Order: sequence, then C-alpha cells, then structure tokens
Amino acid sequence: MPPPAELERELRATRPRRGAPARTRDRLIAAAAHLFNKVGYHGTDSNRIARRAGYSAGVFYKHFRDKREIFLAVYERWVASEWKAAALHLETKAARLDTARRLIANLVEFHTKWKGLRASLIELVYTDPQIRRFYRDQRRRQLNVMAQLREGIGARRNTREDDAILLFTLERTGDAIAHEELRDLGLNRATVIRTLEERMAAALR
Amino acid sequence: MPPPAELERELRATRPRRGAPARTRDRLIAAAAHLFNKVGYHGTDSNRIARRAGYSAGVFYKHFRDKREIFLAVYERWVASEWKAAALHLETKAARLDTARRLIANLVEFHTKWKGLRASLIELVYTDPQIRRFYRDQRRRQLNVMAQLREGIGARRNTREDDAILLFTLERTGDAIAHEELRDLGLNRATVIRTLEERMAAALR
Amino acid sequence: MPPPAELERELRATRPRRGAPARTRDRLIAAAAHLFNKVGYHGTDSNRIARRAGYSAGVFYKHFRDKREIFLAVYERWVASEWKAAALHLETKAARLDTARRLIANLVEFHTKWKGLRASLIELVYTDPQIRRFYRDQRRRQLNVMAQLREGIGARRNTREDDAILLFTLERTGDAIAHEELRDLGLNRATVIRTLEERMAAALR
Amino acid sequence: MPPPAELERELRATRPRRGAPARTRDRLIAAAAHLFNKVGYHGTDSNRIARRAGYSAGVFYKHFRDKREIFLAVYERWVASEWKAAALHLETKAARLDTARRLIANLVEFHTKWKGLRASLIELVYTDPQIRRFYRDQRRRQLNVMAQLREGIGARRNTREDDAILLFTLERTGDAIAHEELRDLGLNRATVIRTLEERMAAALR
DNA sequence: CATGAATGAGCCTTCATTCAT
DNA sequence: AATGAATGAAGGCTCATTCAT
Repeated sequence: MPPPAELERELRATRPRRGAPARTRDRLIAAAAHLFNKVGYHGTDSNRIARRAGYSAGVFYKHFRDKREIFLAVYERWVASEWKAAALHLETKAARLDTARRLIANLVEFHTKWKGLRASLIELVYTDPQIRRFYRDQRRRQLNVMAQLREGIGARRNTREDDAILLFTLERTGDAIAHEELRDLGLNRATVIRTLEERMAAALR
Repeated sequence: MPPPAELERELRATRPRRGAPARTRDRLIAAAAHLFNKVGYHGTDSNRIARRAGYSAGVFYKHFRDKREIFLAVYERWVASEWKAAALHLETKAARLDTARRLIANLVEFHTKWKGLRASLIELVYTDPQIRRFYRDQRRRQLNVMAQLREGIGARRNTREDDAILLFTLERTGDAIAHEELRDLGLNRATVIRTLEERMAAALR
Repeated sequence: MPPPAELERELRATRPRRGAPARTRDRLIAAAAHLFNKVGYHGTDSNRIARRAGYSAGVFYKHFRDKREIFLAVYERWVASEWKAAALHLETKAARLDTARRLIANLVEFHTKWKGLRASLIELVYTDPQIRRFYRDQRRRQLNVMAQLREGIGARRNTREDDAILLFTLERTGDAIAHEELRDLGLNRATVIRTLEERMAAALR
Repeated sequence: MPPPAELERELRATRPRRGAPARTRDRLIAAAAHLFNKVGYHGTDSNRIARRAGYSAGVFYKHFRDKREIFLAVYERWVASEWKAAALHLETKAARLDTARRLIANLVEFHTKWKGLRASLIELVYTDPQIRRFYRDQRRRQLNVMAQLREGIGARRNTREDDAILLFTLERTGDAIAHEELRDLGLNRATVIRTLEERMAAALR
C-alpha cells in the first residue's frame, strides 16, 4: 500500500486542470529545484517531481527527456536568477567596497539557499557533457564581466587568471559558509566574509 | 559461474584462490577506488566492485556493510597517501618557494589522479554525516599543520581564517586544473599554477 | 521482457492492459493465495506472484509493502470466505446434527483446499505480531458465535473453555484429514468425521 | 565489517580442538535446536549454527547434507526426549488420574519449551517428505502405546480413531497453552488443563 | 578433522520510463 | 494536455554451500 496522504499533492488544488504547457514546465522545474536541493539529484525521482508539481507521473516526460534534462533547466534558472541579482548590485552606483559587500552577500545567500543543489552539481558537471558545457559557459561569462568592469573603471592591469582564481575562491568559500564548515572548524565567519569582500573590492579597482 | 565475457575477470588469475582477509579488503578498496574515480559513486555497484577485484558478489558484504562504507575506506586511504606525500615535501629542507612548488605539484597530481572521486565526494560530504566528519577532520588537521609551520619558522602573523581561505582556493583551483577547466576557459595553466605557488610560499613565510 | 517460456504468462492475455487498481490488487491476492498454498510462504517470491497474476515485478510493491502484507491480505480473504460459508450453514433451519454435518463438511473442505496455506500460517502466527493478532481475533469471534448459539437455543450450560478445546480439536483434526494423515495412520476417515460431527452437534445443544 | 564480538563464539573455548565426530555432531544439533526454536527454521542460517556450536562454517556440511537434515536430527532428538519423559510417567505406578496429570504436565512443558521449533515443524512436515514420514511414525507409535495401555489395564473398548482425535486435541491445545493463546482469549488455563487431564485419564481407563 | 574465505544463485526492492485511456 | 497503471532493467543483499589449505 502506498503511503496514504501525500503532502506533495497539496499543489494540485491550485493548478488549472489543463494549463498552458509553459506553465506546466515551470511548475515542474520549481518542484524539481526544491527536491534536488533538499534530497539531492540521486535522491529525487521523477514521479515525485511530477507529483509535487501537482501532476501525474507521465507529464514529466512530456516536458523533459529525462532527469538530466530537468536538472539542466533547474540549473539554468538558478544561474539566471543569480546573475540578475548580481547585475542589480553592479548597476547600482556605490562605492567599490559597498558593491563588493553586496556581491558577497548575494553569493552567500545563493550558496546557502542552493547548497543541496550545488552539492549535486559538481558530480553532474563531471558526468554530463551538456551540464559541463553550460557550467563552463557561465564561468566564461563571469570572467568577461570582470574584465569589462576593470576596463570600464579604467582599472589597473589584472590578469584573467587572477580573476579565475578569485572566482574559484569565492565559489568554494561560499560553499564552506553555506555548509557551516567554518563553524565546524572554529573559524570566524565575519572575518572570512570581510576578507572575501576586500578581495572582491580589489578586483573591482 | 559468472557471465561469459567479463573483462573484469583478468584479475582473478592473479589472485590466490584463498587469501588473507586483509588482502581481500585491500583489493576491494583498490577496485572501488578505481571505479568510483572512473564512473562516480552512483555509477558504481557493489557487485561490480567485487568482480573487478576478482571476487564474486558476496565477498563485498563480508568486508563492508554497504557502498557508503567502502567509499569512506577509499577516501581515507586516498587522504592518507596525499598526506604522506605532502609530509615528505615539508620535511625536505629547501627554499620556501621550492617547498611551495612541490606542494602545489603534489596537489595538482592528486586532484588530477582522483578527479572522479573528488567529484563524487562533495555530494557525499553533504549527504553522509560520517564522511562529512572525516572530511572536516582533514581540513582541521591541515589548518593545524599550517599554523605550526608558520610558528616553527617564526613566521609573520597570519590568521587561521586566511589559511582556510587559501586551502579553499587551492582545493577548488586544483580541481579546475584537474578537470581542464582552465583550458576550456582559455587560461594559462602555468600562470595559474605560479600564482598558487606564490600564495603557498607566502603562507609559509 | 520476461524470460522465454513462462507458464505463468497465460493470465496476461486475459488481463486488460490497464485495469483498476482494485482489480489488480485482487489478482495479486489470488495469485499469492495460489502460490502460498502450493509452495508455501517461504517458497514464494514477490516477483513470481506478480508474474503469475499477469504483471511485471514492480506492480507488487505498488500494492503491498512486502510479502508479509500480502499474506495477511490472503489470509483475511480466506477467513472471510470460510465465515461466509459457515454463516450460511448456521442460518439454514435444520436439525442440530444436520447443521453440524454441514459445518464439519465445510471445515474439511476449507482445510483441504487451503492446506498449504495453513501449513505456513502457524509459523507466521508465531513470527508476525500482526498476523497473530488477526488469528486470535478470529478465534475470539468463533468463541463468541458459539456462546451465542448455545444461548439462543436455550442450550445447556457449557464453558467457553470447552468451546475452545473443541475448536482446537476441529482445527487440528481438520488439518489431519486434509493432509491425509488419517490414511497414513490406517484410520477410518468416516469414523473420525462422524465423531467430529457428534461433538459439534453436542456443542450446539 | 562483520559485527565485532560474536557472542556465539563463547562455546569455542569449551570445545576440544579435534573432538570425536559424534561429539561435534551433538554440539551442532544442540546449537541448531536452540536457534530453530528461537528464530525459526527459516530464520536460522547454517553458518550461524556452526559458529554457535563453536565451529567454523564448513564443519556443518561434514555432518549434515543440508539444513533440512539437521532439522530432522533435532526433531528426532526432541521426540526421543519427550518419549523418555512420558515413558517414565507411564511406568511409575500411580492412580490413573495422577498419571494423566503427569503426562499433561509433560506435554505442556515440552510444548512450551519447544514452541518455536513446533511452529516451524508444521510447514516442514508439509514440505519435506522425510520429516513428514518421521512425524507420522511418531503418531503411529503413540497410537500403539495407547492401544497397549488400554489392553494392558483391561480397559474398556475404545477406538483407535478416538485415540487419534485425543492426540490431536492434546497437541493443538498444548500449543495454545504454550503460545499464551488462552490468555489472549481470556480463558482459564487451569480449567483447560484439568479438562485435558480428565480426557487423558478417561483414555487410560 | 577443521578452517573460513569464497562462491553465486536468487530474492527483494526501486525507479526511470512508457503508453493506453 | 493529462492520467496513472504498468513496465522491467538494475542493484542491493543474503545465505546455503564448496573447497583449498
């Protein structure tokens, strides 16, 4: 006997019986994002994604070829929203250090919110060519933005290699903060964040 | 009788029909390390580990409760060998920059050799409390060693937080090098490595 | 695709490709009843139950958590049908001895038809708390019916303990008849049955 | 990793390193009896029997073809000891009712002590021809003894069929007592036992 | 005789995926 | 467009049994 009351079903009431395909796709992605983040890619099954989105199992495969594909969609959406937030901070006129602070705050927020998803990401980047490609494209885009920023502000000479190392540092340290690694190591979170902010600000100079 | 054409069988010839348990365990760990590294944790199954080690399926469970447990054993072994190599470099009397070079070379070598394993690791650290604990313990140990080093050489004041950030940078950049991320991004590998060496050397000052 | 020559496949033709869940559950229970009765509880596996019912392996777990659970379902169904038959005999207006005869005939019929199932039952009653509970509930129900019967007919005083002993006698002797134990012991089946009928009739007095 | 400290190993110390085969066999049977009775036939594995007897796994198959065979040996031994006890009571000169009491006490004691074993027995009698044969042989032997007893004491005429029904009643009610079925049904144990004693005594008349 | 490592068949269970309705 | 019953391959794991030492 399947478990009686599926909490996942709650959404069903909200949903129109025959909605626009795009809306269905959206709901599926949202449900998948939640589940991937909560129980990991391998801990999530496609039936559950559909059910949580308020649909029956079959719907999933009308919109995605497989689990891999919806993961990519989730990842794309997540990246897009992170970029959007970052862009907002960059556009806002402010002192260099203030901008850096906002960007780091943004980083920490996103890494914290999506820590489960990020934990699955690395393996998939290694495993799946398509996800790898997308992942690298984002990095390239980040490097380009950084290069432009420095140019725009007439910044001092700095190599793309340095930028990359900074990005790696930010990414990995952001994860450490999200996963409470610092606390477990008896480190001061504020100090670490301040250091990241300074490096970020330095890169914007 | 095992299925007809098993490539994995090659090892069987080499192996004594009945060995010491410790030897069997060793072979299982070695086989698991290979497979985890090649096809990832989730792509590996216990039967295949046993078969690759030259045994039949049942043997696996005589030595390990489940896949998680053998992963931990693999990880422990890998970490131990990395530490051993690092310790060797640290003990060798040499100029600061030379020691740094060796340590970075060691890092790159290990991250390259075990890139598949590392790709699986992150998710497991997130998922599995025991693996997480071990992982954090290693980091703590690294930080302690760094603190001692600086003290020993009468080094300048540097915070444990800085050390942690450096370790995160090294780890993540080491992965990027291993996965050829730099090449895909059109970055110069030698430049990146030189930067890492300098930071390492600076931390030893 | 299931292995080539599966006799169990015969049912598949009969079955609609996609039926109501209740119907599927019914078929699974029927198949399980047959197999438990034929090869015993421990000789039956869930895949085979599904296959015999005309389904693939996975279906089983959509309806039952495990073998234990379907055994209970089988047992419940079997008990219900036996009660139904017994009730019919009790309701029919007839001389005491006639009613007794019918009840004994019913007993022998059921014990014969389900002798394999009953052989597994005892161990499960010992092993499984839920099955034990159900088993005892039936016995209690039987005792209650017997008490009512005697009361209804203004019968002579008889203790619940005597009733219980009678039920045990009937149960065990019913099994002996079903399993041809009497024949192996060189006993006269008709004589034994007549004795049971007389005791039954006496209890109804 | 196998569980560290196996309690079952305790016996090993006691045992001579190279004992007489008969002694080894004895120990295996005793260990098997204990385990069958505790966790049932299907819940016992042959390695564990050997380990509990203080031997390694392989020894088992030097003495028994398979689990079935050792079950039969256990069963034979148990029956023999029950007969021995019963014979003792029968030989003791005493009033009919006193002998009956002793026999019933003996029955209850044995059924209680071996209730787990008995729970497995029924299915095996159904499943295994050899065990079935032995089981029936015991019943035949019991019936013969009863016939002789009545003859010996110049007892009144009573059919072998009646004796059989009595034996079935005793057996099944003995199990009910052992399994605390009576208690669960709210019945008085003493009353039931008295009834059994009376019927036993009547059979001896 | 005894050891105990190793075997491998086979059951249990999950889940990505399909398809008739 | 949506349903959801059904599929079936693939692993996980156990345990009766063997055999080289």
